[in-house]
Order: sequence, then C-alpha cells, then structure tokens
Amino acid sequence: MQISEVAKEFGLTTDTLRYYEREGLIGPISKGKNGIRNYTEEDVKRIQFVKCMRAAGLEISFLKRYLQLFKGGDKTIKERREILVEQRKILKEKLDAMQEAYNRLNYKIELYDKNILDKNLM
Amino acid sequence: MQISEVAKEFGLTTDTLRYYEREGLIGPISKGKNGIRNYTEEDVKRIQFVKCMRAAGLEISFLKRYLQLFKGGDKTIKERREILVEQRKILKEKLDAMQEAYNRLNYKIELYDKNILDKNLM
DNA sequence: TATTGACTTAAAGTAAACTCTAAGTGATAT
DNA sequence: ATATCACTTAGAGTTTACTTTAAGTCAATA
Repeated sequence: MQISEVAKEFGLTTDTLRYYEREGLIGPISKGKNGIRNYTEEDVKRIQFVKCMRAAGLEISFLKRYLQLFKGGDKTIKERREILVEQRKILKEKLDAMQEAYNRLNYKIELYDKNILDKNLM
Repeated sequence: MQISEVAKEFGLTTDTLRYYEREGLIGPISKGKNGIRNYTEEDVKRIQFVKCMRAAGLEISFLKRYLQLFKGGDKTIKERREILVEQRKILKEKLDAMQEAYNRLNYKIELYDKNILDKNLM
C-alpha cells in the first residue's frame, strides 16, 4: 500500500505519516528500490492503533515509547502493561472532565431553549 | 478576591489568569487604586466555566467569542445558542473517540493480564 | 531602613504536533 | 520528448496555549 492510500484511509496527510515514522510511532516502513514506501497490513494495523490513540489525545511520546518497548520483545511486557494502565488512568480523567463539560453545555442549551437565561450567569 | 487566591482555587497559575483576561475570555477584572486585580463572585463563576470548558478541550477562541457575544446583550442570544450547540457537537465527537480508545486500552490490558498477547498486534 | 513578597506590565520564549517549502527522482500520459 | 504527478528528503515555519523574563510598584515586616 502506498503512502497516499494509507493517508486517505485514515484521514491523515502523507506529511503526518512520514512525521510519525520519523518520530518512531510507526515503522520503519520498508521501501522499494525507488525509495518509495510500501505499507504492509501490519503497518496499517499499527497506524490504526496510533490514529485511535491520538484521536483520544494520547501523546506522541507515549506511542513512541510503546513501539520501542514492543520491539524490545517479551522482556518488556511488564513495562508495556504498566504504561497502558497509566495512560488508561489519564484518559479516564479526561473523559470524566469532558463528560462534565458536556453535561454543562447541555444544561446551558436547555436554558437557552426555555428562555430562562439568568443574565448574571454568562 | 486576589489573583493568587483565584489561581489556587482553580489550580491555575496567575499567569494563566492574566493571559485569559488579555485574550478576553474573562474580565476585564476591576482593579484597586494600586492597580491590583479584585475578582468579584461574578468573575469567579466565569473562571469556573472557562476552567471546565478548557479542561474539556474547548478552544480559547470559542470562549473569547462567547464572552464577546454575552457582553453584546440579548440580541446575541440566538448566535450564542448556535455556537454552544456547535461546540457540544464537537465535544460529543471527541467524547466518542475517547470512549473508543478507552475501550481499546481496556481490552489490551485484559490481554496482557491473561497472557494472551498476539505478537503480531503490538 | 532594608528586604521580602505579592502584585503589575509588555514582550519574548517554549512545547507539542504537525505542516509547509525547496529541491529533487522516477514513472506514466500526451 | 516533455509535462504531469506521486513520491522522496531535510529543514524551516505555524498554531495553540501557555510560561517565562525583565523591569518595576507597593505594603508590610525584621
């Protein structure tokens, strides 16, 4: 699979894909004799994972670390699990904060709908 | 209330509070003859709202716009409602993406716990 | 009285995550 | 054969949201 196809599939730019590779979140992607990247099914699955985690706000540095550990083999399993748990905790906290904001926005919109705006409460 | 007290109450720095004011998300905060800010209950409520929305990732530019509209009075009610609905939609999409990532992390951690790691699926 | 601590300003600096630019290669369509 | 298009690289530039710096005021305490 070529870079533009992968980019299209995931709604990323080719710049972003090369950037992720440069940063070590994915790949290195193997290249043909012309130097053009050829993405395997494996690579695509990884990108899907990265896309999902980035969409949730997980940091590049975490994804980079995770791939490094993965490449380190079985001896890194314990640490990999630990950082997953850590990221899950961070994500949970963000989720809760966002749920709170969502509820608040909902409530505010309801007030607008019912025309019961308190002028003192933006 | 002084800036440091407000900062402490919301876990923000005084720098951030002045920055928010400069950007027009809050205030302008009235100042004593010595030039020192004195935050009213009103101001504090606004900061609470801003804090909540920022924690959910809503952009500074939206919060700024919203305050501007609010200051514009009743004739801005329609537009205010519209941008709230728009932000709610954006927030909902992020929430869903985050929930998906959360579920995925959970599943992955389960696999680690059960020692059934597929070496091909980072 | 001197120094400590909280406050003030404008403006420069930083971090994260892209995004764009410039210069170039190589295959294909006219 | 020449132009177009997708690809390549290294490196510079951009955006968002702060954060720090430098220089200064003012009140209170040792």
